[in-house]
Amino acid sequence: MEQQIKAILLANFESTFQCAIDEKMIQFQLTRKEFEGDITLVVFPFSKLMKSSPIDAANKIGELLKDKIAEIESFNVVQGFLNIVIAPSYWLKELSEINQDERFGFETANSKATIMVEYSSPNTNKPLHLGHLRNNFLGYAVAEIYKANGHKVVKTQIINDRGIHICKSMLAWERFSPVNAQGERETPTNTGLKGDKLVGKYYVEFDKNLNVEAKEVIAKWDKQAFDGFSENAVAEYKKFTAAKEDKDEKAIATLDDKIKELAKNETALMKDVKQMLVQWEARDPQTIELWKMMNSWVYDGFGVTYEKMQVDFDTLYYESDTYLLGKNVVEEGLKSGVLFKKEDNSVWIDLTAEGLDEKLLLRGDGTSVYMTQDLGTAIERFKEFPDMEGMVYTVGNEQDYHFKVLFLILKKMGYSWAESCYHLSYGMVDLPSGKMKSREGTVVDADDLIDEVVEKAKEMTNERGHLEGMSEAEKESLFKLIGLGGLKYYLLKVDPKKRMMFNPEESIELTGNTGPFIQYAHARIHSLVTRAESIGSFEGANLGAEEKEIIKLLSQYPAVIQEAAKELSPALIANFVYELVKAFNHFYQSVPIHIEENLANKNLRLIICINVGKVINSGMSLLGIDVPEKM
RNA sequence: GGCCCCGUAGCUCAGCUGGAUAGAGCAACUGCCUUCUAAGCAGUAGGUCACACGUUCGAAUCGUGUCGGGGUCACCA
Repeated sequence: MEQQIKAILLANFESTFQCAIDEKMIQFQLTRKEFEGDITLVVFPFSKLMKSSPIDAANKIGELLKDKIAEIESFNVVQGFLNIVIAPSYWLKELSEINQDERFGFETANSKATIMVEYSSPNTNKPLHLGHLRNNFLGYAVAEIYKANGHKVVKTQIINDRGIHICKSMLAWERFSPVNAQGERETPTNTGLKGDKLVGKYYVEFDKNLNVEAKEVIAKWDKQAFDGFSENAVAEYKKFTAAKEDKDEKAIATLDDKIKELAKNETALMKDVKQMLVQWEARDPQTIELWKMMNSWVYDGFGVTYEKMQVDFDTLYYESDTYLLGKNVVEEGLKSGVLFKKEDNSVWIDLTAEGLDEKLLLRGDGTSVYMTQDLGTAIERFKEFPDMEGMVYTVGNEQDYHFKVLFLILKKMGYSWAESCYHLSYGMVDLPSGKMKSREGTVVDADDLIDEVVEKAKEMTNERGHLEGMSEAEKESLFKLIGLGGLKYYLLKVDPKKRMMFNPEESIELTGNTGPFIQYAHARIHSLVTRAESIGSFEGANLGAEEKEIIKLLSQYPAVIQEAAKELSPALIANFVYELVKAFNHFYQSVPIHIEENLANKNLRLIICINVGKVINSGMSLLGIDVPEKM
């Protein structure tokens, strides 16, 4: 309808009012509830042009539109706002179109280019936590939203499975794991621990021991015992110690931290880990075997968590395969002159013209950095999927700068697709107690949280649910659906870009703006609709204010899906579904449905129910949330 | 310090391509289940949209500055 009005205005304005208008001047909004009308045209921009008062201009434009568009029943003018009343027949037609469209709001599947969505991308020595939940739910939802917009989607993650930090847990396990009666060190099998948790435990163990050793090193240094330490470290230590003179407490603490870092690097443990990394890079069979074994434990553990989270991936990348990629890209860049070399042979790109700084792409010794690998991986992926049009990286906003630089480099190197690479940058999840910090043990574990939320859903559902006739298995899956749905909704309803507060109590609430609130509405609708024996035509039905309100909302759904893809924001879907449910609950409470005597009216209401249910189901599925038929 | 993000009700968040009297939920208080699922609905109360200036017929929304919070500025990933 808005498109139609716009077209009419553009086509007729000049001939009618003798002045030209710009498309941007045509602004619509939904008519506010207190006025009569459906859509409102803002006439201030025109009144100036037409050299008449806003009210006068609005009346003239209103006449023009009413004359040209049959569905416009009437209009009224309040200040500079032209409120347009659209005929009931238009809304009823709108509803029957929605009703006939099984995939209402969705573009034809696979009608658009492939988009790759990367999310999760965990580090293999830390179990997944609350931050990963936001990441995974966001990434999964954005992938679904792209699909709804007609794109083919490849969901992927890159697993950070190599580097010194991985060797830490390997070494710690070899060195510190107790040995049982059978002569075995701890394994997921003999301890019953989830693999990722076991490996995570040894990563922590490494850190503990490293700290102990580092303290010993510092104690030696403080006694001026410098034998066996690298000259560099000793010199730095002396420099930092000297710098502590006359400094305030804070500055001293900073210096002490630096000394600690130095000392860590001088411990035997650190040297052994570095040695292990060298062995890994040399493909030493024993090291590789250990690495593979421990990684497989982690993947098993992660697999369980992903299953619980109900997220999945179409393809996986491992850093151990990709970390050497990008070096040849650097070569090309050097040839084309985009990159340059410094005296020490290191390779850089100069981004100062873009307001950024110089960025290193290859170390002097020829080894690559993170950026090198990311460049290589991106290019590789576009080769692998030739019909791919863009990529979305779901990564926390602390890496905003990194991605800005990455996309810029790709662009400078002439990859046109760099324009359609996006960083789905999301804010940190805070706890009421403040930031999550692994060192302070305030990290919320993903498995524990999901279990907790499902347990709570079970309690609440047993208390107030409608579970008659459900088997135990059906009940269990309902508890999961409600618990997980609540958690996902809680994390997705907030604008991804923003840092958010995670309140454990609120996350399992079921009243107000929550997942279960929406799920409940769906269950109600289902029971209502299944009760109807047959639903016929609503020809001749009376369109009341409640009915119209809902049809209007429903008709916005396609635009919301498009907007959500454009903004990379599942929150838009969540908020839309919430608005729809609120409007529906009002409708449900104020209008009789089965008791309605007029058959056409009853049918109209039932068909509205069916389509609200359909859109709830559809919208929630875009968020990765299931809705129940009973609860 | 440079750059980036954020600041809306007691709390958690919408609204931000400028538009009418700034909206929800939670928490508090009042009502509504012998008609369809009360995990619901209706209502009361709660605001200097951090602050200042500017642009505009019109600013929570755009610009500049100030204050406050966070992030980032590694030959780490």
